[in-house]
Amino acid sequence: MRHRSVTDSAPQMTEATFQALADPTRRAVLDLLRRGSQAAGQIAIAFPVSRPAISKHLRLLRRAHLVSEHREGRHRVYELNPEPLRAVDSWIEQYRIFWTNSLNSLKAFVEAEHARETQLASDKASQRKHK
Amino acid sequence: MRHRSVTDSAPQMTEATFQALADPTRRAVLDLLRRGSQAAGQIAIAFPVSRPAISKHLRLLRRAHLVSEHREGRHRVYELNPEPLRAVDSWIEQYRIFWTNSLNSLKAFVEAEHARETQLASDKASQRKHK
DNA sequence: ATGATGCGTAACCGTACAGTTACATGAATG
DNA sequence: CATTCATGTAACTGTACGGTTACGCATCAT
Repeated sequence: MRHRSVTDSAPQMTEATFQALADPTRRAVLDLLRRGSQAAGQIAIAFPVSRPAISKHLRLLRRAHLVSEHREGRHRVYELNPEPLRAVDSWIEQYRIFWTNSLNSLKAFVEAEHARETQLASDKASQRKHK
Repeated sequence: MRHRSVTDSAPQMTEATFQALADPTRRAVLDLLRRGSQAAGQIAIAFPVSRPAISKHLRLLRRAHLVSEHREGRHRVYELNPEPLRAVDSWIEQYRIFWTNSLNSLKAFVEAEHARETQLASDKASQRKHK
């Protein structure tokens, strides 16, 4: 069912991606890198936290393969790698239909469809109402 | 610039959303709820962890407004609320262009465009190459 | 060589999470 | 009313962050 791209080899990778995106500073770093590659120090001065803090964020982003790093003299230039974000995009893709349609109407439909097979106690609970 | 929906009042909300999505179990709960609303116990038996663990996950999902809960007899029925995911979608929207185009070519373009104003040390670093 | 620059890492601290077991509470049921 | 069922919460534990300061180590400049 699931179509898997070449670079998205392991679902474990997706794990690291979502986790890396959990921090607002790291998302901001990615947003910054969208404008172009930057050296670590340059990235750090754009944030109110200390430089080692950014260094650790970059380590996590590296671990998630969301950035790549290459040395240039004594600089470490970081480059955005948007590839892992495809997995996030395809995950959220399955939810996009919920707000592109009339929002709750579709969900109500699916809910009613699966109601008789998955639910078992809720109908009994509704019976007790007209005691 | 940014268009803000009614329910996405604060950018702080987006914070909670991304953080809630960081855990694979919570994402799986949402995936499950996509098939229809479920009681807490029913959700719990679908996972290898204990029921209180799921209860805490549900609390986080509630805090992020990704699910809504209503009592039905002695059951707590949880319902998916995809609304906060719109913020995630619009965030990743800005990255979608990176893989819809010829991947790195666009990024190289943007990088070159902003190079002269944002960069300051890298050109000096490249100058030292042809000493 | 000496020193300044750029950057990562170690050590440390506080907090939040993910999991557990044990307990409390409210609703259905006999 | 006692009991079972459904669920949340408290208490506790281990681990991983996110932040700091101090340090180590290359690399460039003099």
